[in-house]
Amino acid sequence: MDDVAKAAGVSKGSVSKVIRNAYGLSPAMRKRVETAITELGYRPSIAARAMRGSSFSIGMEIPNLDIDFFTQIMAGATSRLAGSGYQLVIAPGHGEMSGTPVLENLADRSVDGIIAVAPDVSPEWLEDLARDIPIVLIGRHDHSTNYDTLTNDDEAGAALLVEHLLDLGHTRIAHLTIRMKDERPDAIPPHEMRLTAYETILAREGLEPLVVHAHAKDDIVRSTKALLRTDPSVTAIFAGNDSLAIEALRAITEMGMTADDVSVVGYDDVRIASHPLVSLTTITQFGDRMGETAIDMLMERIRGGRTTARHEEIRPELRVRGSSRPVRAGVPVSIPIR
Amino acid sequence: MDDVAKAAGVSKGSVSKVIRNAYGLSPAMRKRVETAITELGYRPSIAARAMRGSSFSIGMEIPNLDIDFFTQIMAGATSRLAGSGYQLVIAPGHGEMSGTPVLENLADRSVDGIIAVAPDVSPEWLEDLARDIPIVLIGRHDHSTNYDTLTNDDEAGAALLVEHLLDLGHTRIAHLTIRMKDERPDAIPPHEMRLTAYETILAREGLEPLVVHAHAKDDIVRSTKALLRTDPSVTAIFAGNDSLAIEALRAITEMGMTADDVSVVGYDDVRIASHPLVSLTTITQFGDRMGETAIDMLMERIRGGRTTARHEEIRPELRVRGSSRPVRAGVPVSIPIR
DNA sequence: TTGAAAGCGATACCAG
DNA sequence: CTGGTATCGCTTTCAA
Repeated sequence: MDDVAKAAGVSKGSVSKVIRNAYGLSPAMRKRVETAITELGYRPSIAARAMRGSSFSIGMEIPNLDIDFFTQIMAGATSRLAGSGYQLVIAPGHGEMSGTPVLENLADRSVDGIIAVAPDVSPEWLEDLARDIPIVLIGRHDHSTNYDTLTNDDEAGAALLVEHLLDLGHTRIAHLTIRMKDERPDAIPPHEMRLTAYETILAREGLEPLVVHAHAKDDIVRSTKALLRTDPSVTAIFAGNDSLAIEALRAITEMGMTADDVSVVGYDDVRIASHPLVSLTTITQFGDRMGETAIDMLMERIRGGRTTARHEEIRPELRVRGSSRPVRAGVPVSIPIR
Repeated sequence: MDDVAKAAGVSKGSVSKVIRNAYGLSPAMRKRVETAITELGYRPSIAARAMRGSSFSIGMEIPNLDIDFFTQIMAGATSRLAGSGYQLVIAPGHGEMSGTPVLENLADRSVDGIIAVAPDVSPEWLEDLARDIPIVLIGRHDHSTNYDTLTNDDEAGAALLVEHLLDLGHTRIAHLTIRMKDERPDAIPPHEMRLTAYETILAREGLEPLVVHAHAKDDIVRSTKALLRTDPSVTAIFAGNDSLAIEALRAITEMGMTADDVSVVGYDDVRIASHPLVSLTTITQFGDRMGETAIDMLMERIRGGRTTARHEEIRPELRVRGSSRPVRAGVPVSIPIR
């Protein structure tokens, strides 16, 4: 930057103003500086800028790279940010190294804002972090006064799915969900709401709930198979998200069954769900749009100066596909023909 | 950091040495400083560190978020980096904003090293960048003296696929690939090698090649349908990667056909490829292991001080699944029964 | 082994 | 409107 200032015959301060588009400098000067910049091929050091002002980067934390839904959010955020001068910086977690430490890392990196998918982080801790840096939390239903949240109505979404299955005549509907990391009634994660909605509706219909908690990835297939073997009366599985649903479909297919035997529905509408070979009935919460909106909300704080929390909720929509079918009449699975 | 120094009653310099594990300081002092650090909950600013020393972050550039294979590389790199003190920072491109500008952005961010999937960036430009910062280029077969490359033997992989199809009796094999961005014979991207291998083998067998270049995403399905309608003698499609292959499968399924009518093979072995509902025959180049290896290669330069280029090649393996089947004997598609 | 002081590359305030 | 200067938080000589 010194070089540029010298080449243009001006002070560093003025150069700084030019690259920041700051207020108060003559067009002549701006022109001179800009020529010097392009001639020298000068690029400001983001690290140095970050120390004083802003780093022009938005951090995005995700728990892992196994869930395709996150990719959609990433894509939405990326496209929204394209050409804005800001760069999206994705910090994926891995195993134990996720949640809090990754968020800390982003904060240490002095990003200008954070989009977080952090179902397990404590609200108090986030409140603290959010005092220093704008945060949009995706998926969680706790309402902080410091950080923004962007959710979909998980209760409504789950209801759409369960009622869809009921409409198809299913009465023995299992719910496949992930294990909860901690007892944390304050950070209301999406899976909890879906589970609750499931239980509520089944209770209302006088049906017995059947919940399977999966842990690791292999566990999903194993658990599903165990479920179907133990209780052949199950004719439908409501999976807590599409990744779980796709593993459930794997289990069912490997057992030689099809959607005619067991219906499966998921949540998120990941890309492969609409593929004709998979054709998964699911709920879309418009992941890409969520990514875009999260960026917008962040920018309102960063550039617009908003300071009060915003809590946005997207209305989920049902996508009926081939993986959910009417319950087979007359021929219970447990009594094979012949 | 000043606070820590004061609290421990030492100089900033010594604190700096402690957090860097530097050589030459008494255990007593280290202890004192460490207590002060934990007591104050001090975290060094990465931005400030980046300005003088290293930023403890590895940048990864990918052209877009649509290709699942990239996710595998990301996952491998992430797991390799977990607990190392370094953080992976993913900078996805989007449309025109990809390649060069994204790499520049990472460089401006003074990351300590870059993993790049950049099929279209000019070798000269990369040479320049690589003079300042360690780079591992994934997938490209040009051999620079400045940057490292990590590839698989695309020629061998493509050969495995085409010969597999020939073994199944296919003689009319089309190749579905992406459009090339530029005439750039120097930056030898993977798709080009796969295409060449395909053409070579077909020529050797005295068969006529049939190459379809797809552009946008919708285009893939459309092009595939057009291909199969125009030339019903095609019984097999070799797609340049799994994402293309999966779209080809979509087209085929939507046309009411199955693998019995048209075999499809892909490249990369993305996660969904092994799903029983998709069951895509493909080549694995061990994307996760590639991510890990890329990190290792980078670390050799960053910590180990290696300065000469390394060019690593992974041996691809065939994964035969249900999407490739023997050519149907006797009943040409063009002459329906009855 | 430790401390003091000089940068690194920007921003921001305050005179001129 | 422009230039000088302190400053941000850390690393890195260089003496002591």
